[in-house]
Amino acid sequence: MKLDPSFYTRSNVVVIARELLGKVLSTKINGLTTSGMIVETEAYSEKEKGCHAYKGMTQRNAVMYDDGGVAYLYLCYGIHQMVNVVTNTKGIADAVLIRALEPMTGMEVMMERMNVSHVKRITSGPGKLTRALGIDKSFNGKSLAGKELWIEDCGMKVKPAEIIKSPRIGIDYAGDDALLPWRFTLKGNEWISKM
DNA sequence: TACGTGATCACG
DNA sequence: GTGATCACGTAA
Repeated sequence: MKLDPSFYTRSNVVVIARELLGKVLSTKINGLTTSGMIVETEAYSEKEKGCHAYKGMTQRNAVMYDDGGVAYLYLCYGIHQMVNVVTNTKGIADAVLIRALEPMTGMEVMMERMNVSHVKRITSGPGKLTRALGIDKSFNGKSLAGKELWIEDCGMKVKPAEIIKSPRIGIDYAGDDALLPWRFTLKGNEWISKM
């Protein structure tokens, strides 16, 4: 079942980042369906220095100010597409970065997109999972309850004891805010990034 | 540990 | 216009 818009428009982005663990991100592109369970997320709030919207709206981050429930795409290092889940209500720029998936559907399609002949670690990082699922900047601002891109609850129950929180990756420039424990991973999962 | 890669942003 | 920077991935 696709997540209801009310899941995304809540005000606490950290709670939403935690609750996205165990949910399933899917795409259907040219008739090809690929999906994976979310096993790693990071929360970003406009009030802290790690966030792209910390200094206000720009052309790039404008969709972060939309109502929760749309995708925010961002190209990093000229190569890697990153996908974020926009949260909170219109005018407030909070988002959750999806950092890793455990593959579920469309293994062959994902392997071909990654140009590998094995399933191992094809979605274990924010840049890799977008490539495996075929997500690029054309999805910027698109609904997460759409026909080409969506997140659903497949009934996977995640217990609090299975969730690890840690500082976010790669945001040293954020100073003290880099220490916030806003990264969430599933304990013991083989698909989280940087293993 | 090093560096490719190109959009983006904050300057003028 | 221009230069520094960057929510990574891979090779070594």
